[in-house]
Amino acid sequence: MGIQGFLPLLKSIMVPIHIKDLKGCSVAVDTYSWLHKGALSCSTELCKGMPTTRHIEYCMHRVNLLRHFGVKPILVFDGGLLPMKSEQENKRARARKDNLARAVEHESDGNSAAAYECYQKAVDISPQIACELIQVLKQENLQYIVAPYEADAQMTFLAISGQVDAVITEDSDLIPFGCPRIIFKMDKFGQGVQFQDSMLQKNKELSFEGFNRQMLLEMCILSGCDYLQSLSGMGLKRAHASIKKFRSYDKVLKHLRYSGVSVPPFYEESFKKAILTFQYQRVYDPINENIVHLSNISDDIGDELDFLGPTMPKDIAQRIAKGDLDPITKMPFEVLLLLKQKGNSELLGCHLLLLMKQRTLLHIDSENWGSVPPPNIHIGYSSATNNSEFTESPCHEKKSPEHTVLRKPRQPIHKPCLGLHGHTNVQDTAEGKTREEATRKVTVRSAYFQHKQVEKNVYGEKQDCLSSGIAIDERKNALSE
DNA sequence: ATACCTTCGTCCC
DNA sequence: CGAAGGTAT
Repeated sequence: MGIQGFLPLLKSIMVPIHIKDLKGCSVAVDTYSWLHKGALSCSTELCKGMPTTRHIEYCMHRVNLLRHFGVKPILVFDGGLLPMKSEQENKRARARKDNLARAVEHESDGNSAAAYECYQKAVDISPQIACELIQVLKQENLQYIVAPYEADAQMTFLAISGQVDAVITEDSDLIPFGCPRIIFKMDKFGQGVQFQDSMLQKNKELSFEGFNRQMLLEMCILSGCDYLQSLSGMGLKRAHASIKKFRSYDKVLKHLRYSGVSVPPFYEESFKKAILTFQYQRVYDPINENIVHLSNISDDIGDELDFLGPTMPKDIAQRIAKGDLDPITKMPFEVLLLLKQKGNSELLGCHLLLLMKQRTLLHIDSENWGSVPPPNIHIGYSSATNNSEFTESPCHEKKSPEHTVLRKPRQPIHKPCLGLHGHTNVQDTAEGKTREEATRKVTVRSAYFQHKQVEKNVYGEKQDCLSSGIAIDERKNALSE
């Protein structure tokens, strides 16, 4: 839910800014919001698993806008599900499902306008969609990171650790996370408004005089956030007034109870967890190539942190960050694509065997890793790939062989890989799985904007199945051993 | 005055 | 998701 109505109350310290003012800077980009906006124009196609690249083009347009003005973007993607948000996620998934059902119904009634509207509300920015964009980013030598959990925490980490100068997002949650410099509402011309931490003292609508970071955070949680519903009647204004008066949440809760407000016992417990989730969420540090906490964790907090989600082996974290593994299922995207394309259980059985085999080879089971909801099948093939995508500066054109391979689909093995399927599993979504969008093609092409005119050719040449083509090759070899 | 609920636009042509 | 407007307290 973000922080309800926070941004309007910070108007006095929000300053207009244009991307060109950030020339020479690097910025972290909340890719979700761009993908989501871009997906609106082609939501019907996306929901049905039909081929489209409009959402990718939308993102690349903005990425190129940044590059045009000399700003170096690092695209950040959402990763795994945070236990604290699971009920919200379920709610949203259900809403999407309902809208999809409604859209299908409207469509069969011939009401295409209503259907379109529902499709827009049914689009899900799945890891597979992110993966499609990542294929393009790889080709363009653009930096990106898939967060182990939330992109918000990941972007804040990059900002605080000085790896980026600012963050571009639409989500006010970055403020309680403690992100020092945020650009909201960036439009297609590069115009937006800037929030700076250091300006808070000068805010007019709400006075933050005497507030420290902790108080700001507690105020935000008190008013209701993704991790904890607010007490009824508690919004931003009351939360602000309460924290201003009592300076800490426990005193506020004590006062509320004293005044006869019933504060459920779990509320206080959840509040602590919410604070810790904002402060110590797991993020990926591209410099050390490993999972760390958003801020350094002191030993006296060290007790149960399971609500931050399971930790993971270093190599898994690296593969997730690179976009090789689905951050939720921990399955390689290539394998997922293949399974969806073939959609036949005999192959699936073979691959599960393969997965198990590789899994044991990598000794990555056991430990904290065994208790996650989805079956934790994580494999790694071609173990030592280059992890350098995001730690290095621009010049590594020559050293990514797989990228060049991607452009040459030597194997015309499976042309029936786009179109034609996907319609069958519209009802499949009842299972609430990560289903049909995997059947969509992954369009990979280089020089995204300079060569826009060759778009039709690209489509015609069926370059769409290349990455899965590679996957199939590798599978074949591995299986025939 | 405040909080909460609903609706609408986001995209593109 | 945020913005905006209506409404209940």
